[in-house]
Amino acid sequence: RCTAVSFRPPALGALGLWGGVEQDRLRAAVVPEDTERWQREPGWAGLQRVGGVDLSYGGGNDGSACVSLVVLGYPGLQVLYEDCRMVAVNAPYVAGFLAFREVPFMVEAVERLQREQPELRPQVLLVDGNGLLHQRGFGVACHLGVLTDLPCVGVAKNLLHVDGLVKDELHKEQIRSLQKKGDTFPLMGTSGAVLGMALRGCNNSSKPLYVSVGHRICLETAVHLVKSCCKYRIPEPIRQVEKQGS
DNA sequence: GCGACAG
DNA sequence: ATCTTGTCGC
Repeated sequence: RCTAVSFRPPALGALGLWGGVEQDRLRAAVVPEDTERWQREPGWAGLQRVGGVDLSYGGGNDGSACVSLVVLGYPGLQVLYEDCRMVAVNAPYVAGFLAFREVPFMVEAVERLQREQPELRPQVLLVDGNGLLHQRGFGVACHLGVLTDLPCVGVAKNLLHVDGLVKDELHKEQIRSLQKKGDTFPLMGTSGAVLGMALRGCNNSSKPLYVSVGHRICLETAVHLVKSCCKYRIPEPIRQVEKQGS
């Protein structure tokens, strides 16, 4: 069995080696707690813009993809900004190293927005994928958060098997226990640490979201934020950005 | 030994 | 992620 530290992607020695080292190095910069003023204000009165970033792939064979960035007003969730452009992806997708494939382009998109329309800079970003819920505790949401210094939340649509977390019968039973929107259960690894939270984002779908801390936000705030962004199963910033990509 | 494991 | 039709239900 692979342990978190000794895990290496097969047939990708280079990425697994220096990629893992790079993640371990950057991980020290993650701030897994609330650091923003709005996070402390009642009703998040100071929160006005929530962003979403995503990459979508067309053909599937070539390395062409589309990076999309959207900014929604909060709490109205109306679209304030949307950007989408083609890029050439080079790194392959390997579970545990998604950031090396997608984050560079996300950073570009965020920097372009901050340069061209700084007044629309998102106060927090919802990212497809995980944050601390990761083989080395440094998923895409942490990676993007550290590189942009923006609060980030990881929102995965599927469970990443790590630290003993698996989609077994017990897990499915826990999912069945999520009866209504907002219901959650902690994702505790073998190590005893709570790596994230399974969240039922809406009443119509029983399939949960896997929320984890990316950067500059605590898990509880992250879960409440994601819940408040859900009109359907997929939180609006991510739903809009995926729509933008296709 | 094979397969599994975000997008 | 993406390939893909219809179908069941509110």
